[in-house]
Amino acid sequence: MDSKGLSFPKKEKLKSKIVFEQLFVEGKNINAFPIKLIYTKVDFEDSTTLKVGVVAPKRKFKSAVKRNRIKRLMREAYRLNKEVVFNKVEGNYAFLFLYLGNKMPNFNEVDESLNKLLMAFLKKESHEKNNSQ
RNA sequence: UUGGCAGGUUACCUUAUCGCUUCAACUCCAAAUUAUUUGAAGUUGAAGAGGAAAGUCCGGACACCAUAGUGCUGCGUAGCGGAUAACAUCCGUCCGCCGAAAGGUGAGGACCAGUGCAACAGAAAGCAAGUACAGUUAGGCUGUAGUGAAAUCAGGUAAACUCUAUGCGGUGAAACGUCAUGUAAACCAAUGUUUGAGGGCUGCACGCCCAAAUUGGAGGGUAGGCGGUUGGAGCUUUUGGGCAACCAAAAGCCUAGAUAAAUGAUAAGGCUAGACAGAAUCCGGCUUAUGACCUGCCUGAAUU
Repeated sequence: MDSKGLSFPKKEKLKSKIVFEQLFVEGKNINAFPIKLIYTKVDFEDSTTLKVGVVAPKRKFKSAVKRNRIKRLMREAYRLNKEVVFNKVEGNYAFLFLYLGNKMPNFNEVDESLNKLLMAFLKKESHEKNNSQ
């Protein structure tokens, strides 16, 4: 299992309904407006280390085209930034990116915000590991 | 030319880099088996949203619920003829209405079956009243006048009940089938019986089915995999039939198949500066949203 390139195959997508519910119940949050990251530690049946889901709420964006666009931007931004976290964390995680803004974003905004989130995630996790030791 | 009417076409493009989904070929690994299958990974190639994919408003296909059945009720449709798998759609045509015209538009069957309703005027538009004058002995009847579209005589009205003709069973891909996991008193098959209580099938009636127990089988919920699922009332061209909708024949073509849900991101350039908007079982329509372009027709008015 390598992280070579900037790929984002099907395996790394979050699909299970159970994991989604688990995320909303016991997930930890990090905010970097307009995106919010919810994550939790999970053991996957296959050997994937990270699985990622993406959400654009229907309440704020009525048009399916706009929701699609936001989700695509977030997926693309994750694909380009995944090196930040890949192979640098221990254990398996499920990520969920929630778009909280009210306006249509452009790619740079999403990219910047998502990068911040991943950095913050790394910091928090390593900090907690040190504390527990 | 402005304006009006009808119809059609199209849905930013090009290059580079990095990605996503499906399919095909090949390479390699694992398992079963003995030359094939299944699964994982990789490489190469091909394909990858719409005219409305939308609203879910009609009509079907398909699936299950008795084999989908009978009567009542209920709901839909409504000139006439045709097209179609079917329709509330489409085509032709008659009539009414709108328009100067091109053209548009119509809930256009029946008030000689019954019931109901009716502004103003009028005594009165029914279940109660009856003005004035004339004729007649009187009661009563008849005629005229007056109001009104219409006066014990009918007429108007069926986007009033109703009648006539005709059509309609219900649910809806989260249907349904199947696989693995596997703990019920729940399920299926066979045998089989009393009350017919109760339940199901449509609101009601009929009718039908289930329902004790025994034996055997293996299931249900929840989450998941596969099928259903994309080759079809399919598309293009030609010929023939028809005023047309459309039909027939021949030749060629394969054209999305996701499932927390694929078709994207960045950079550069171009122009007219890119509207409305994202497939979710599949078709035929209707309605609504919307950028650009093209063709034909109409002259009432204004200008030249």
